[in-house]
Amino acid sequence: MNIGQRLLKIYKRLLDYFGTQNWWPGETEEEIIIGAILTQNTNWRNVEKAISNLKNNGVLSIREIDKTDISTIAELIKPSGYFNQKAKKLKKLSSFLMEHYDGDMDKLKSVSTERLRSELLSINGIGAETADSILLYALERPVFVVDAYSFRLAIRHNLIWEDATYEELQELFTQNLPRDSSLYNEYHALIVQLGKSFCKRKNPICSSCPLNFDLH
DNA sequence: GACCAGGCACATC
DNA sequence: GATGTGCATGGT
Repeated sequence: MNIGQRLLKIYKRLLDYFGTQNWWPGETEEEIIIGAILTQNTNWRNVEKAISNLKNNGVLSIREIDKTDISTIAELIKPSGYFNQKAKKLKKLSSFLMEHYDGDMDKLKSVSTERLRSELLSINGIGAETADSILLYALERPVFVVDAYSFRLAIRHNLIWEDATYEELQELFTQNLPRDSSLYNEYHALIVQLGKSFCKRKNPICSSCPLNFDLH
């Protein structure tokens, strides 16, 4: 089996086991973008509380965040942790999008993936995973999102070397799978679900893992 | 009480 | 360049 076949085999096994994940769990592009910041190193359940607070106060949009005082944002997103840092990140991102795209998601959509990615990465507080999450889940670009779980999966299945970089692992997926945003969407979501369910740091190899047949 | 969660920037060596 | 640290709430 080549790498692409192995990746598809893993994908199908995860899909059979967990079913479709229907990511991203957000209703609008702006909610997805905001959620991508809030979920940094944070359990999604805590993020939901923060998003709910923003929504109930009418601040769940780029334009409103740009207008709202940073201390108010920080207070509303408190449940998601790192609230001072994330409030600053949300303000930076929002002011960038207002200044360059008038906060208009349709204008964002007309820009090339490469240019958008480098623009997002230039914003303080947005790293590779957050930028790629926005590109894939808010803008449906065929960009594979790598995260801590992807590393665990790839290393434990000997798909990549231990000290691989983000971009190297990303290339492993994108160069061996069809260029398909729907596939990348579902695959990343399934990897996260696998990680949450089985692939904890403390149990590197879990006997009940759905991939633990001939893939470990 | 320890450990973890859908990261990132920055300091220091 | 690689290694370490602060950020912070809430669930298990």
